[in-house]
Formats: sequence, structure tokens, C-alpha cells
Amino acid sequence: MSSKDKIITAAIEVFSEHGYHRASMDEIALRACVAKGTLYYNFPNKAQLFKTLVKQGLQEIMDTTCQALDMPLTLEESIQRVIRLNLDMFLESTNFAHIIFNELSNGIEQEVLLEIKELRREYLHFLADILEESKCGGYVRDVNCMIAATSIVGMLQSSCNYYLNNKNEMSREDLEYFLFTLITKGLFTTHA
Amino acid sequence: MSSKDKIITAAIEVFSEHGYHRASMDEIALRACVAKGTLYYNFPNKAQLFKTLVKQGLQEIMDTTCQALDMPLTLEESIQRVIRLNLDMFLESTNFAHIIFNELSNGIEQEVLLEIKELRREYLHFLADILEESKCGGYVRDVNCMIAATSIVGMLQSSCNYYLNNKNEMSREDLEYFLFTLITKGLFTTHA
Amino acid sequence: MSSKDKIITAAIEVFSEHGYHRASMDEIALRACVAKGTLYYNFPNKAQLFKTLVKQGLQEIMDTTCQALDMPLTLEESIQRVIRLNLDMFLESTNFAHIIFNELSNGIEQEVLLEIKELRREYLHFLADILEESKCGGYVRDVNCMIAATSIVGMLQSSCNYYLNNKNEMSREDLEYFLFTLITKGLFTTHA
Amino acid sequence: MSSKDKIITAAIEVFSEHGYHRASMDEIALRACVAKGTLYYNFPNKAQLFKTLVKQGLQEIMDTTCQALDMPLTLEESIQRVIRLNLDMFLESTNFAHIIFNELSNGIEQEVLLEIKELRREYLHFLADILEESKCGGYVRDVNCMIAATSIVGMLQSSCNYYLNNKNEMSREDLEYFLFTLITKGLFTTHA
DNA sequence: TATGAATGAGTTTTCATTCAT
DNA sequence: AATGAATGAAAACTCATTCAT
Repeated sequence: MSSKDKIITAAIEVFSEHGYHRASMDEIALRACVAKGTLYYNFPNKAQLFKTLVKQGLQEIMDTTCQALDMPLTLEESIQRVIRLNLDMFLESTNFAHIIFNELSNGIEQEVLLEIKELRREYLHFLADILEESKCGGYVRDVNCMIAATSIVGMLQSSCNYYLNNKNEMSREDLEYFLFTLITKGLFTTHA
Repeated sequence: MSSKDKIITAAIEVFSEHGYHRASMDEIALRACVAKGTLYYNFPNKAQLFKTLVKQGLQEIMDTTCQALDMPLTLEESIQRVIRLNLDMFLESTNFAHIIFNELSNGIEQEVLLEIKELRREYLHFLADILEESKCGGYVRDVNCMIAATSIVGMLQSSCNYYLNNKNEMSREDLEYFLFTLITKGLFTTHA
Repeated sequence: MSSKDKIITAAIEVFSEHGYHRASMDEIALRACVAKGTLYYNFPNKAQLFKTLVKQGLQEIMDTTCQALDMPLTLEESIQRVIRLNLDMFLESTNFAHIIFNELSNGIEQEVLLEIKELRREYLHFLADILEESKCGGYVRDVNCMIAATSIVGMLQSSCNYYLNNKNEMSREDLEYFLFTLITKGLFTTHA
Repeated sequence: MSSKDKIITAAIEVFSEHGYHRASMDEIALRACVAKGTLYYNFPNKAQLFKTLVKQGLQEIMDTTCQALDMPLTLEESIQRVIRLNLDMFLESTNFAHIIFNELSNGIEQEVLLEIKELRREYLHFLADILEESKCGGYVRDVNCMIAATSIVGMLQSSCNYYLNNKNEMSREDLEYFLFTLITKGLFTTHA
């Protein structure tokens, strides 16, 4: 495993545990079992290291989603798959997802912040395009698909967060069913 | 205007602009036009100051919402009002709302973090109770109201965020209508 | 009880518990149940407040000792009394005694430090004079009485400290007997 | 000279001059000619830095004393040597010795304070063991050797302090002779 | 005589970043 | 390609003291 990879693995851990600001380069180096200098040999600075992780993370979800949709499916099945995959991401690495989608507001170096926002936007566009297609098929109500995608992601994330802190109240199936219903009933035409 | 009030006003500004971690006590003091010592005379530390703001903010929304619902309204009208009030909050002070609902994940002093999470939970319960009532009336589908409330807040917030960054794409009415539809169609029975 | 007295009582407590530097005027005011301003109304500053306590404390011991010696006693009895009284002081308010005799070295405002050192010196002189008298009577070896007094006080204090932390090892009588023996055998001529 | 050594040298100076609380990390860094960050790179905090100094200081005295006693000597000679070495320490670095033996009372971070007290205790045990041996040989009266050692150290320290401030009154030989006499007559049996 | 809000200089500590090796 | 000692700016927080009331 290369130094770079060790650093990336460690960085995801540390950023997830402490959030961007409280994550220290020292701890990342320690966890990666490399010297601090090695961090800066591989990444120009903290913000860029963070951006790399975000980019990689979002790319992975998009790739997985693409693969999952790359087969003949009914609209319902497609929707369910996308929800399930996103739930996987949010539940498996909630903190990291949280960071990507939320802790970006302020306090991160402008230059990098903008790039990360752009990445996030790309991901939302990716989801919006799926909705757009369904809209063309007449299955989705006439809504702004970007804002619909944004809303869905916000909903997924906040509900996952709640679910993780209150697992006793409901099963993962319940959560999935709830979200599936809310989204289909809320966004889709009755024919769906 | 008392020092305490000046500090609170300044603190909301600064926390909103920079997020919790990048907000510095120095800047808050500067903006409030008081000495740094005055900050610490009025609030024991940064985290407690922050908690005060959050508490006050959430209380205000709850109060306003309660007032708004304290009159004979159809269910539709009630829903619309709650959405509108929450949109007001999210749009008028997005960053602050963002902080309350998101930047709490990690990196804030445990003790205070837990208190704030509890406050947030109270607010969600407050919303969930409104839904619960409607459920008893048979207007809302049989869902876990807490997770529904959580999802709605997540949705409101992420969509507001998007709207603020893309005002050219849609009007506030569009946003409100979209959310109203998504929520009513998604959560309510057809009779509603 | 006057404000001044309340402050003095509280101050002794707080200085004893935390040492001069860690004792805060805030805590003293709190314990004395007066406002902070009242401290500064009664004493010009922290150092002067401290000096007042020291002065008062040393004066009390000297007075008590004088009284105790102001009656016909054999030399042995006199010695024993002086030891006992000093032990009382050191044991009852070790921390305060510690402060008076030790924590004065550095870090206290020069001006006041010198005054306090002078007070301590007076006390040592007081003890030295008692020795001097015995020396004239031929009971004490020909030593520098000031250094003998200084040594005795140092010994009393360090042994009290040890005793307080290791009460299980010895009784107060053992301690008193040990010190009495060490001092008489060490300083006195065999006739004593 | 390594940064660490420079810091230690400077720290001893500064702590000696101002006492623990008034010694500032800024001044230590300045004197050591290193950046403030370097202090914290080498020592986790002020208290630990202080502990390091104390540990090192006490170790040195014990080592020197051991060496000095590691040769055939009469009891008298041994005693004299131990006194002389301790005097050396107290006179050469009075302030530092003062800090070790006195300024520990209160106001230092608990955790470190306890460690330092333990170190001091070790040193006293070291002295007590020397006395214990002599006691077995029948040269020392039947006393609790720990409290004897404690008393001796207290006596040495306070008398040194006095001597340093009143050099005109007596020579170092006088001081040494006085202490030697007080200790041998006070603690030893007449055969010694 | 007493108050307590306000001050600001001073202190410890953190941490991203640099650079000689 | 990797190291880790060194840096210094920035941050949170403390506390003796002042002063208008």
C-alpha cells in the first residue's frame, strides 16, 4: 500500500471522526503511519487533501449507481436501487457523507470550497438527470429536477442520521420503505 | 442595548459567516464593540455562547409556529404555514440554520454538543407532534412521525440552500409550491 | 461581621487552598459573599491583601507564644511549649504556613514581597531571642541563633507536612517527641 | 546543543527566577532562542516541562550522592559528605531547589503535582535509607528515618536560604559546621 | 460603604506548513 | 520519496483592576 493510499484511508477516518476543522494533519499522519512531511509531499495542503477525498468518494457513488442502473429495470426498481445505494453510502460512512454534504458551508478555504461545491453539484446533476429522464417518460411530476434531487439528498441524509441514532425505533427496511414511499408518492405521477 | 445583546447579535453574524470553528471570539468581540473580557464575563466559553444562540433561535421558531397555528385553519393551510415559517427561517438566516442542523456532527465540545442535539430533538418533536395530530385525524399516512419531521427539515434546508445559490432558476413561490406538493403528496392521504 | 473580616477569612481559605498565584480575587469575593468591588474598596490590591493576612497570622503566633512563655517555666517546658504552639500553627493551617514560609521566593510583587520577608524575619528574630536568652544561661550551644531559629522553623514545617500526609505512620506525640529530642540534643548543652 | 537542551537550560533559569506560576512559556522560548512552537514540540505542556526539570534535578543529586558514598568512609565522613553535597545543591541553585521542595504545595496541575511529589518522596527515601543503615549500626537514635530525612532537608533548605541572604554574618564553613553539629548531636548516639 | 459590569494585557496552547537532510 | 524538527500566527481563555452608580 503506497503512502498516498495510506494517507487517504487515514484521512477519511480522521475527517469523519472529527470534522474538517478539528481533524489535524498530525493525527492523519499518525494514523497513516507516515511522517508529517510525507503528507505534504503527497498533497499540497489540508484543503487539497480533503478535496481529493470528496472527489474520490462522490465518483465512487456515481460509478456504483451507474453500474446498478445499467440493466433493464422498471422505473420503480431503478428508484429503489438509487435509494438503496445512497442509503448504503450514508449509513456506512455517515460522517463522511455528512462532511461532503454539510460541513462545507463555511470555514473552508474558498478556492477549494468552490471546487468541492462544484463536485457536489455534479453529483446532484447526475441524480437530477435520472429524474429528468423519468419526467420525460411522464412518470415524474413537472418539477425542477435539480431541486428535487437536492431535496432527496437532504432528506436521505437527515433521515439516515436519525435512524443511526435511533435504531431501536425502526428497521432499515422501514427506513427504506418510508423514503421510497415519500419520494414516489411525492414526486411521481399516479401511473407509476 | 446591553452588552449581552450586542454579543448575541454579533455572534450570530460571525458564526453564520464562518461556521463554528472558524468563528473567533476576537472577531465576535470586535463586531459587538466590546472587549474580549466582556465576552467571557457574559458567557463562560465559546461553546456555551453558541448553545445560547441555538437555544434562542429554535425557541423563536417554535414560538412563532405555535402562534401561527393557534387559529382555526384547514389542514392544508396549517401545513402551508409551517412550511412557510420554516422557509423564512432557513432563507433569512440560512447559515445559522445550517449551523444548527448540520455543523453539529463533530468537533464541538461534547458536553455542549449533546445539549444542542437535545434542543434540536425537541424542535423535531415539536414538528412530529403536529404531524401526529394529523395522523390521528386520518390525514397523514401511517409513518414514523419523528423520521418524517427529520426528513422534512433536511429537505427544507437543502432545498433552501440550493435556492439561495440559484435564485435565477426559480422564484420563492416555486420553491414553496414544490415543497408543499412533495410533502402533502408524499405524506398525506388522498383525502387531504 | 464586617466586610473586611469576611474578606480576610475567605482570603486565608482561598490562598491556603490554591497558593498565592492560583488564588483568584473572584473566588475570594465569592467565598466572602461580597462583590468584587468590595475587595478593592477594602484592600488596594491582591498583594496588599495577602500581606495583611501574613502580618496578622505571624502577629497572632507571636502573641500566643509570648503569653505562653509569660509564666515561670523550666527551660525544657519553655522549649516544649514553643514547639507545641508552632506545631499547632503548622498543623492547623499548614497551607497558610507553607505560603508564609515558602511561597514567597519569587513571583510576588517586589514591594510587598520585601515587606512580607521583613515580617517573617521579625518572627525569626523573636524565636532567636528566646534562644539567645537560653544561650546566655549556658543552656544552648554557642551557635548563631538566627540560623538556628531558621533551621528549626524549616524543620518544623517540613516534618509537619510529612506528618500530615502520613498520619498512619506516627502519632502527633511521636512527632512532637521527635522534634523536641532533635532540637534539645542538637542545640542544647548536656546540662539541659 | 539540541533544542531540547536549550529549552531545559532556559526553563531552569526562568522557573528559578520567577517561580512556577510567574514563569511564562514565552520567556522560556525567548531565553532558549527557539520558537514557542518548539517548546510544545518537545514538551506537551508547561507542567510536564517542569516535571522533567525536577526529575532530572533530583536524579542528579542522588547520583552524585551515591558516587560520593561509594567508598570506604567513617560514618562521620559520610554524613559530612551528604550534608556538603546537599548544601552545594541548595546554594548553587537555591531557587530551583526551593521550587522542588516548596513551591509544589498547590496550584500546579494535579496530575503532574502528584508525580513530582512522588519523585521528591523517592529522594527522601534515598536519604532515609542512608540513615536507616546507620541506625542498624547503632549510630542513630531510634527515630522514624523518613521524618528525620524530611526534617533535615527542611532544615538545610531554610538555613541555606538564610545564609544566602546574610552572607556577611557567617561563612559557609560556619553553616556547614552548624548543620553537621545539629544533625549529629540531634540524631546520633553519643558513640558516633 | 458597596457593587458588579466591563476591561485588556497576558498566558497557554494548537496546528498547518516549511525545509534541511 | 520520505522524514521530523522547527516555526509562528492565531486562538481560547484568565484575571487583577477600574469605575460609574
